[in-house]
Amino acid sequence: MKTNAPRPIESDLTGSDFDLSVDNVVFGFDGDQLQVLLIGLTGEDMRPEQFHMAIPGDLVKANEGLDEAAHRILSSLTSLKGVFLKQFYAFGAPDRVIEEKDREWLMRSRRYPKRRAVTVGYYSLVSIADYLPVASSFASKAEWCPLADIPPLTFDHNEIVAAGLERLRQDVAHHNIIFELLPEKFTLGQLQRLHEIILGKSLDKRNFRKNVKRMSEVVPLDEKQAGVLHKPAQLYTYKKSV
Amino acid sequence: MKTNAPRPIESDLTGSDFDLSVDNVVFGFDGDQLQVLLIGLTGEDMRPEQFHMAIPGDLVKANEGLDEAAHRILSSLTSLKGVFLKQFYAFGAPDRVIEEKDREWLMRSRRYPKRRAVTVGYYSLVSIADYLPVASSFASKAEWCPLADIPPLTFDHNEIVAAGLERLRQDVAHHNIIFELLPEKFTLGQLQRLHEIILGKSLDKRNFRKNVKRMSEVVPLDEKQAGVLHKPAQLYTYKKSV
DNA sequence: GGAAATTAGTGTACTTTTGACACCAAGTCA
DNA sequence: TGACTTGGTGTCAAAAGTACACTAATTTCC
Repeated sequence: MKTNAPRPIESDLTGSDFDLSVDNVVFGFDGDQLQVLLIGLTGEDMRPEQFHMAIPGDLVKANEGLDEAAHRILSSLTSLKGVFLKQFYAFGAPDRVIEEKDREWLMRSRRYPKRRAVTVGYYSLVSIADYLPVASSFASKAEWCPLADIPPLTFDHNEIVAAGLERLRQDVAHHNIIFELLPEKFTLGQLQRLHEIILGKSLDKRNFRKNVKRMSEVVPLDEKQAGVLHKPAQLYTYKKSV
Repeated sequence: MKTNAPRPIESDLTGSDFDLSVDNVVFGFDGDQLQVLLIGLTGEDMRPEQFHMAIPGDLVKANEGLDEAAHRILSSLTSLKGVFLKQFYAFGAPDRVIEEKDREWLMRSRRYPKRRAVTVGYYSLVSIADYLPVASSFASKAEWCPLADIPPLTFDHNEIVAAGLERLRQDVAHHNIIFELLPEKFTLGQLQRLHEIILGKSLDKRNFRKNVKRMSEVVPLDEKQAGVLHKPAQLYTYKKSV
């Protein structure tokens, strides 16, 4: 129905109140496996077994942008600053925060605990050696957890992690980002293991190195690995081209 | 600072009230160029020259999911039903709805016109021949507009369209979706033109056809084009593989 | 000091994919 | 019947991908 005439105000009927949050899926690589940064949400009268684990996220403030909020929240809960963060999906199922187990924490920490919450997911990639998580604000702990050992998390955080991982894989397969996840100096073996871990399949060493040698951004250093119990590897670094 | 002890409720200080909306960037292909579906937002006392054009979007209801909202809103404003819609990005800059020119419409149509609005962008792909937009609800018109001729739109809708186009290009380059945008029966020439238009570069005809012939989903029909002023082309259709 | 263990590092042959390139065919219109 | 327009086809060379096996450098243990 087309109507050019004045009409009743429609949106009044459709709008609603929402909480808006940001949740960060932070992947870390320790040279061996992928980990995810989790925080503990402790309640006043909770015993340690009742810790709820979650990914670091919180409500967005009135006057900050989403990216800005993601950085602030990650930093305030885990002290990780200056990391690469990329928005990957908005999660807005109407029932995403209504599970019984999560209610106590919501009651304590939200002004409107029953309000529907929509969250925007960000993912990140860091080298574990470069960042030491330190819990603060409402996080009672902040620690790395191997991807395979992730416990049930609050809300739909398990789904968010899964979606973040899928997006990470896509981005890596299309030759993006991966260098965010390595220490400044790395060996080709580490780079290959990282690809294998993220992509979930093994790669041929010679072919892999052939490809890397075509990337002008990966440059060898005048330095070798030390303190390892085998032949030391050449170290490389990543120079972003302008 | 780590604190296991009871602590003040932090989120009370950070939360805020948001409007949550969905905006749809609907691309249509007419065999010749890409168009975008726009609606007109008319005010009671606006003259036609003062129409504000926008992409079809509105507030999400309290009890519906985001995908669901995107379909409802698109259908209620333009009558397009059953189209493919894909979420691509959340836009949440704090100042995205504060421009002077947009205020009148907000005052009239929102319960809290000054409230910050976060929107989730969806894009879609349809064949123009298959869908006739019909304006309803608060849309005073609903019509296709060639990509190159898009006027200044309300809010940050021009940015949203640009971001949607970029994402469309990525998805097409990775061999997704394109068949959503063609009529049921199409010629290889149309398919190639569509790729060229979306990707913004020209492709070699023989190489293109070589590639298409490798896709088992594209099957020739027992039918040829008719009514064209040149050699009629073989018609093909797309069969989704199970 | 030598042996064992461990990871680093290297090249070649085959297959597949991509990219460049030019002409005839079938229909409409004047 | 000739001019115009789009449809339709094959080959060759270059680049990228894939499969595959041995020697080299270091540590630790005996």
